[in-house]
Amino acid sequence: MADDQLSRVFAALADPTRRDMLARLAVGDATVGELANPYDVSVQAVSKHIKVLADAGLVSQSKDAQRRPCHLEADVFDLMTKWIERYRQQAQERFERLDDVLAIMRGDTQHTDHLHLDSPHLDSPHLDSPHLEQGAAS
Amino acid sequence: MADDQLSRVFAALADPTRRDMLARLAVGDATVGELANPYDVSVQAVSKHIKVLADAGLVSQSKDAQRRPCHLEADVFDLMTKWIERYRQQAQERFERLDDVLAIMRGDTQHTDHLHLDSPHLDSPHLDSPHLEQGAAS
DNA sequence: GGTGTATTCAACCATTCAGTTGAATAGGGA
DNA sequence: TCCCTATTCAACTGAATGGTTGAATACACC
Repeated sequence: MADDQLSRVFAALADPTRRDMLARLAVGDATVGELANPYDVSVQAVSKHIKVLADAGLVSQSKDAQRRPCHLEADVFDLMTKWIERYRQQAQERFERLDDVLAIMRGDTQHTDHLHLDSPHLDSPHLDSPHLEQGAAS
Repeated sequence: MADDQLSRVFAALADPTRRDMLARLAVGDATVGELANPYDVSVQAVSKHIKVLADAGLVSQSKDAQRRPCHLEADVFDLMTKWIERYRQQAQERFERLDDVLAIMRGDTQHTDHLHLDSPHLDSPHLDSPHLEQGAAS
């Protein structure tokens, strides 16, 4: 299901338990045991969850004797935000174009210079996928 | 796996095909068939993908004869952005608190008034989950 | 009314996922 | 060295997921 970074990130965040553990880590670093404490699942299950988060780049683990303190990696959130922002922007542009159309229908003819309703004009880097899907992983 | 809105949203976005379809929809509304065209999977599979996106609230469908035009619902992106922003903020605060600690170690004693390193002080609404996990769906 | 098109429903299959238990590894302290 | 703690690895199980094919539904057009 998840091959690229973005897929792994979203898949990791799709689980409420993992999101909850991130919330805990946002407060401060914690060991696997500390993260497991509040839940009634096995430590092994929590360890797996952490592996998923780590594979997604959302969390990093260091070594302190037997302990493996987990640290939240905030950079990945930027990746997501950028991805999301693209859609918000495009949707916004679409609304503006719609406004233009409505303006024309109203008989108003100003600010209609960027009107390309039926020509997809996204100049983002086209990848292997049929539609665009920006390859944001660096 | 996914019970609440946020879980459904992230789970929906974990699939590259679905993200790609969103990219297409950001350009403009499209029918199921139009969305299915670029891929070599069956139309039924695409229909399922759309159902997942619709259940997550990322897409809405209207009726035009036999056609079911899909429309991107941009509001949900706000929900995600808000969720992400919380973590970025908390991480930021954490860095600031760390700065304070370093300042103290350095012998510098100014602007150390908000120093609560070992007491989790998040006054966000605590839900059923052991750690916080904000219930953002409205 | 009959035909073609667009979409969904239903049943099935292979893979992935979240959880379990039990064993293995690694390090601190008596 | 022996034991206790912390974590991961391995194998298993049940549920969810993404895909398939075939049938059903809904609508426009002739």
